[in-house]
Amino acid sequence: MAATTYLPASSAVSADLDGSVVGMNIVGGYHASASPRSAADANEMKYLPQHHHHHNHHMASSPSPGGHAAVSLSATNPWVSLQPGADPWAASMAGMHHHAHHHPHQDVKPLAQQADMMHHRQQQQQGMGSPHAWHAPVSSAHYNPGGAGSPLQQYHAAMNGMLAHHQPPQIHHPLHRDMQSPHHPQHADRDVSGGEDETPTSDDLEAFAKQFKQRRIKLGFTQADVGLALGTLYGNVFSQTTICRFEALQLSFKNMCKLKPLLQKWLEEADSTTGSPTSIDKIAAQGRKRKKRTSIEVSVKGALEQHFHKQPKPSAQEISSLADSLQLEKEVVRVWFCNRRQKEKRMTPPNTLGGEMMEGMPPGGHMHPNYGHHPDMHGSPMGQHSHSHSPPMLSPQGMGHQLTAH
DNA sequence: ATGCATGAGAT
DNA sequence: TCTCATGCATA
Repeated sequence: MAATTYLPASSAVSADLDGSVVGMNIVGGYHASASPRSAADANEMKYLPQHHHHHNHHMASSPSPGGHAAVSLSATNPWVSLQPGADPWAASMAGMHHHAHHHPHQDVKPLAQQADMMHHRQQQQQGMGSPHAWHAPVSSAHYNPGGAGSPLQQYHAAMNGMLAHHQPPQIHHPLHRDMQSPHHPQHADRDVSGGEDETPTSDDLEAFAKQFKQRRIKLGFTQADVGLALGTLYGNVFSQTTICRFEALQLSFKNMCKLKPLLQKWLEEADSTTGSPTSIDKIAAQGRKRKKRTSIEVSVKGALEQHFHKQPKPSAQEISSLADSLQLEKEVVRVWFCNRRQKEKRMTPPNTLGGEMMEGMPPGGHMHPNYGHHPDMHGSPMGQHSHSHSPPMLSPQGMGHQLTAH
């Protein structure tokens, strides 16, 4: 069985706010009963075709100013262990040359509330000018004196039925620059007076990501919290995954640029006004049934990798054959290759493995992350525009890395 | 933190 | 059909 079962969208979202398995998230004194947003309501409607319902719009839940409770969840995060000082990039970039390419086009598809009235129409290309229906900033600063507890927890508490509201101002996207250009700098002026609205460099992004993570943790927010908060603040909801990838710099340059202002603003809010209404909105899978993650056996993976090295982009028929050989669905195989290619692009290239491809490899020796640079070399994730040299931002991940026997 | 999956958009 | 962005589910 290739495990093609379909999940009912999982009904029980455990209170896994933290999500990190890297360690135990249990506080000594009081048990971390941080089961904030129980996305119960959303989960109920598993897979209903186009069942667009009311997208709840609640605004409330003020983060605890004093940073009192809340901390129960992330305060114990092992992340705090990984502190600045180890710059993975620097090391990686040291021996690598960047390959500036033009990435064709990417897009940003925020998980905005594609309400019944609008069908999200994302504009790709850099010529973006049409605003999605961004939500109005629900900035109603009510200060929360008592310090209810965790930053976001009872978001359900104050959900109003204000469904039909307008969306007035369109937030400007600070990034419509031609970052597609293979070369030539585009930011002749970096006005450091107040805030960098210009396109940041990978260096900036790296620094920001690092700081962001640190502050986030100090404030007692989890990655998931931030993602939800962003949704409330800008109308763009992001998942823990995305926030995680942002912090890890595993997104494309363009994407990083898009998220940065949002995260930056959130940080300001969370840090300054300890009473910003960080509410949440979650509009997750409401009408799509998601296939369960197919667990591909290690042996099969090995085979796939071998093929990948021979042909990163197998034809439909190749895929079919492969799928047949491995006894996997064609789709699974196809997706695997797609994901593999993506990984090659942003993540530090997976060690060339597969079986017998490299026989000259010493037992204890390993190659550098970006060891394998194939001729194909599509556009690098971040189209580095450079004025001096732009280091491709590849996943640092030089952190502790969980040792959960992966 | 990451593997597999979905989807819009470009080709 | 691939790419790219993003996320659910999971290790």
